[in-house]
Amino acid sequence: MKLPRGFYEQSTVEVAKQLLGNYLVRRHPDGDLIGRIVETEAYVGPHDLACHAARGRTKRTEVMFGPAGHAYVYFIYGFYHMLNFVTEAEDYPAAVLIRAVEPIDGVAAMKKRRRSDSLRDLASGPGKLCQAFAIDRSLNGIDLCGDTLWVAERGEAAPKIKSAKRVGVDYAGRWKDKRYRFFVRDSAFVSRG
DNA sequence: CAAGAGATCATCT
DNA sequence: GATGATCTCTTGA
Repeated sequence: MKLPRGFYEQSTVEVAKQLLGNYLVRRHPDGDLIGRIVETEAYVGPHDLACHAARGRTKRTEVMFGPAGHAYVYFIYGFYHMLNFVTEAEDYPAAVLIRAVEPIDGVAAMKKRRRSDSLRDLASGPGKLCQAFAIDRSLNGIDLCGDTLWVAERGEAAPKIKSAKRVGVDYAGRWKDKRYRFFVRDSAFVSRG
């Protein structure tokens, strides 16, 4: 049911693709929140100029250098949090950004946090998703094999997926055009096309 | 609809 | 002191 650590130890691109269609589960005092993962991006290691770890091991990127299967949560633009899953071997800094989910359970609480009634607007973007799921830096470094935040394995077959360039990484030189963004082909809940 | 600006702060130079 | 793995609102057609 719960994806094991071994899942996250695979190559980052594999993890990013295979996460699609699985269920993000957040245990929260006000009720469990569940969403079907429909969009991800891979940040593949120290050479990837779009990856924060390309600038070395710092306080912020420390978690990415740790073992796979932990959450990397950071704060950006003064407003938003981003949720990532650490992948691959220890000391190899890579992660998958969770960009969008389809709300499945705990929808009322998500609407309240997002101050929106539109189902499609609750978690169709990395910042929105963190707001809807009450994810902030207090979850940075948390073990995805624990009982606060984890991914439940889908029961059905893998969805059809498409790839595209990553968003918001124009500064990343030749890495900016890599097709490291993956999303469920027919989902209405992705952040863009 | 598309494009642009503004919001606001942790992190690194 | 600059900037960013974003979102929302406003503007102008």
